Amino acid sequence: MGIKPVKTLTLSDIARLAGVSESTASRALRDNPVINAQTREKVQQIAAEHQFKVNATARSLRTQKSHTIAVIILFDAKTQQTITDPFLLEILGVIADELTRQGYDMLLSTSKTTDKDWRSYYFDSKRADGLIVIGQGEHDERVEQLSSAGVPFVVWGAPTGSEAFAVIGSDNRQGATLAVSHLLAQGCKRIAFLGDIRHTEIEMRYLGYQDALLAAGIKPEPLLQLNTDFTAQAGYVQTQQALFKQLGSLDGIFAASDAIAMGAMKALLEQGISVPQQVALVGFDDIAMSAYCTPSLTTVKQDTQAGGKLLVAQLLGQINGAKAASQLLPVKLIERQSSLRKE
Amino acid sequence: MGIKPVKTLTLSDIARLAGVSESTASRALRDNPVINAQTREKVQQIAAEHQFKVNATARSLRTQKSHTIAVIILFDAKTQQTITDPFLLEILGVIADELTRQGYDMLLSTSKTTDKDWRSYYFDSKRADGLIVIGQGEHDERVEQLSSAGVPFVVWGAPTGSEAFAVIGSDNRQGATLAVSHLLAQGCKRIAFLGDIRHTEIEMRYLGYQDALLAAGIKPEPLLQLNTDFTAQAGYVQTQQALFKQLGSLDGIFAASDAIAMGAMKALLEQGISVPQQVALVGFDDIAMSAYCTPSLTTVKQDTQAGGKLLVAQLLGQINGAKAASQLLPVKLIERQSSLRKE
DNA sequence: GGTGATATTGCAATCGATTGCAATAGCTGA
DNA sequence: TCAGCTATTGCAATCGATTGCAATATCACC
Repeated sequence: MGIKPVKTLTLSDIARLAGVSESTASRALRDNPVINAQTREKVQQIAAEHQFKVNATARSLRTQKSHTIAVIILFDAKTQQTITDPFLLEILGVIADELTRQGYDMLLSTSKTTDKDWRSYYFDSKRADGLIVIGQGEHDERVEQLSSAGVPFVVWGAPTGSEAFAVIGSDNRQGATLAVSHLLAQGCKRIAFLGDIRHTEIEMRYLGYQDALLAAGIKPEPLLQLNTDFTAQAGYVQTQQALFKQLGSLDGIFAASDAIAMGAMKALLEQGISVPQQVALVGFDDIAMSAYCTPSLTTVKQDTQAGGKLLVAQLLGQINGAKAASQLLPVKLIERQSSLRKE
Repeated sequence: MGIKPVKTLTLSDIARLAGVSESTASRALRDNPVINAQTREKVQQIAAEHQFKVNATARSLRTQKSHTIAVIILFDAKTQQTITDPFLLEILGVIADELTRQGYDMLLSTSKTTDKDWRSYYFDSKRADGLIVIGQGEHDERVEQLSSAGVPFVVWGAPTGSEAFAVIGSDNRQGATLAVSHLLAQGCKRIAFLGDIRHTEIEMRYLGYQDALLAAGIKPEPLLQLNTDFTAQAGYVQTQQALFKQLGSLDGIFAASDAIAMGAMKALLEQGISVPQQVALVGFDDIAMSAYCTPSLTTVKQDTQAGGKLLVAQLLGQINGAKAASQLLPVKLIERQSSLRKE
């Protein structure tokens, strides 16, 4: 409906209107101190009057900086659906805010897009100055590839201390230990673990689960570890099956995410099993909904604010020449009704 | 850690390696039929060998197309937090997938960023070829501004049929009518409405709520409409207050979103009020978690798949010269436990 | 053999902003 | 009055790819 196609003004138009050269106009607009104060103000005023905006493309081409960060959300190969995990979305939001606060644009893409080669697509093509990779399982060959290509990038995942690139993530092992110790303290004897240990982060949570059991003198039973996708549905289905097989013997569940935990809770309640009395339940993430299910969900809170900011800070650091450094974030157990057995 | 800073190759490098001019190389890579087949293949092979990627910035500058769409997520002015509403995130995911499927990049930004002027920032600066605006309340002056500036853009909201730009959205009024009629059919007499009617979409839902009541010969009571933000917390707090004031008289709640509904459910159960027996509850959106709370939530399902795809299709259409056209999407009532009173 | 048509390829301008270096003007001090 | 400085400003190249138009080569047909 554009009856007013308003040909966008260019720097050269502004320069002409102000009666100066393009170079002077450019410097004036960028507050280059070498320019006379009066000239600068005149140029800036004229630019403002005409709503002049620097052409970001031309600037990028000349300066060789896009001032854009690509954020890539990884998926499970099989769960080919769109972003669903509330936790990932939460951290995505924090990153978005932080990037804009730092004056960067954010290019978002789902893993499907760029199946082939992120470096080519985002970096070589100069679409982005750096990459943030979010998602389960950084055992991705594409990440390794980035690493060896000298591209600035950061991964949200499980820092091991030995990786060649920067990984920011929660102390999953410690978090799991907190959760499981808490369940044990509530009197649980047989605790199931719902989560897919092929993802490094979940593997760490499983290790923490084992740590806690061993510390209590309990030998972990491999059969109690059930691979479960990051959805309420998967949690629901797995719990139903687990109940079918081991009804009566389970008295605790540690779910690798809150979504999984909510699915599990549904399955339990549906079978008339009381939570937390018969089976106590703990999740992981502390998504917004966790406080509002019934019973409310005990969970391990990940600090998304700190995480998102750190990812951005670390990446921008690299872009400015700092070297990659991983970091582990502390977590906190949030005790709610799903695990607290009143005495 | 980049020990291998691999200076990226340019088109001119490829041309030299292939022994042709830059123009020929460019045309060969773009499969321009005017180029001899052998030449084309040779150039393409050399480009592939060297992992050459066209510099997107240079191409954009020359072609005057960014092949990028900016997606702007609006916030409530007061709720200055990051994206939280699960529904918005879901539709965002669909848009992301669809854009990449169409070969477009997606620039994501939260409203805070660009508080000033979207047209300037995204369009005049040539960062994006078009805009998608998502969020409650398109009564935003910035939207009006876009409209009069001839920028290709689409809004997710409440199509009224009279707006000057393209709005894609669900049939909120019809959805609400379905929901409330259902509550009435379940025997509810006094139904509260939780939602902020200052948002156009919610206003439509409120109108639908009134429609259903009037159709049943019930006069809507203004006191039963409670402005509520899009969060579980707000739903919880408002419901607590409502209960405090009108305990015993309410027998139904229609919440303007599932998150609100879940908060409301929590408040009800906490007070020992049974759902759906004493108070029946219906939400809106059908987010993933709705099926997994207890009791599971009856809700009005919005077709996010269709919505996202339509937004993209409509926008790309505009970019290619088609004219803006709004569209209303049908919704569906999903009956679950929170409202079904068994006889 | 000559002429016009057709198939390929290359030259050079262009997109819009940035910046190294040169140029000019104005001023100071001897 | 003039060399020497400083403060400003402008010229022109550059970033990398695309494309209108011209140039050349090739071929067919009379």
